[in-house]
Amino acid sequence: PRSTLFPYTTLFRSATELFLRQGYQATTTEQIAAGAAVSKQTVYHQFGDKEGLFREIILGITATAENFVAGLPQILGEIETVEDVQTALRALARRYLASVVNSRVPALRRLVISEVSRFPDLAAAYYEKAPARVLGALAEHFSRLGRRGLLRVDDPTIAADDFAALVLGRPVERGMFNIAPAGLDLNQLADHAVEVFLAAYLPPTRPSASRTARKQP
Amino acid sequence: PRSTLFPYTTLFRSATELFLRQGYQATTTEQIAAGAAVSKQTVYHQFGDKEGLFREIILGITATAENFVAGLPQILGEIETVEDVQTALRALARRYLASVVNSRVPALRRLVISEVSRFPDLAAAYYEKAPARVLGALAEHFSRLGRRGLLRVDDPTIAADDFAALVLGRPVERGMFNIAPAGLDLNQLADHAVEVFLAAYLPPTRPSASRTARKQP
DNA sequence: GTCTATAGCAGGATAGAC
DNA sequence: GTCTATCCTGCTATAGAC
Repeated sequence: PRSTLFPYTTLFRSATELFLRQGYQATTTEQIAAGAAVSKQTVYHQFGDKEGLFREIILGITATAENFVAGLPQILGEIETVEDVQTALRALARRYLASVVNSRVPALRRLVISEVSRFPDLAAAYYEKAPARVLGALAEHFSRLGRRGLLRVDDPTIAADDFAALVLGRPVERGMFNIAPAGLDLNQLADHAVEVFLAAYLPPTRPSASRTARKQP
Repeated sequence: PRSTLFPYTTLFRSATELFLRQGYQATTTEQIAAGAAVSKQTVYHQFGDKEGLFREIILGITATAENFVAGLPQILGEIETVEDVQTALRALARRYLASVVNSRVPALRRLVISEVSRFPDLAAAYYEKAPARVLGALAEHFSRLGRRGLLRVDDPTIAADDFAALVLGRPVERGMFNIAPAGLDLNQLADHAVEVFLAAYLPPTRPSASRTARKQP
């Protein structure tokens, strides 16, 4: 019925907010109920118990990863020449970095990581559904670019790992400890990551790639 | 006096073990006391309260970072030619990766990250004392290599970030979610990271080192 | 300065009315 | 199927003897 759907989504939102901000243990069912303006009993009716609610939330929030993967073909589909590769990868890196940093992803990562010992299966499921999903999609596209001779790719999985590490590395690391972002702006970081990546993965046959290996402040 | 020192270190060990395995909240003062074979009251006598004990532990465990930094001069001090750079960086990367993965560092990182919202200052202090300390030391050495013409380094801080991201990226990411390590062995990963790093950071004047897809500015 | 015992309370989960 | 009221466990921290 319709009336039962409303407290469900309201509670879902309330719990998500609180879990992300305070963590699993520090969030009480009473806080969750209050945030949804219902009673505790309703929480237990809708989700069984606190753990069930938590599991539904963690596995339900993968929109960021899905959106990113869905947008990949549009960004990487129009590459025709080696020159396009740099342009496309910059757009990709900028989008990748922005989607991971400017979202609830850092808090979500902290939340999942902090409950690894209590819910190891959840952590694994989340990893497969979000970070690994993106890495797999990246590898697939890199592999395609490699077959077309636009990128020098031996192992597309490793190439995707390198790309992700270079693009996300520093900001995500600092985000995990909640350190204020450094001076460099995100787009500069993304462009630099692409530069380093292409130094290793651009095919050597076409030395026409014009730009220098460094960027200016 | 001597007799007061003993329960202190025993408790410290017990608490460290439990915090790393279970997290802050899930670890009770009673477990800590039991692990040290003393009573709860002794815990409070020695450390004031649970939070004080936790803080002492987090700020006290930086041995891994200190050891690594202390070992840097020995690894990077004997570079004389560009050819040596690859050898030295491989040794460095292998050591770096091994020290971070084969230790309590992953659990410690999870522990600190999971308490970011409760103890934001502690997270910042840990970050400065361990990961940032290592990055700073790396940057310093890279800068020196750059001045000697052995590495093409504009911004040593960025170079250190790239190096760390390439070397640690995938294993640390997976370690955070407690995912079983992939097939590749750690030394292979480290060597590959050095390869990618050098493709971007090796000076172009001596094209003798394998392949370089970059040109000089 | 370490023990036993306990205060005090918070929080997950349930009972039963409506 | 949502509410109010309550149970009960388990935890931090303290009291007081020795």
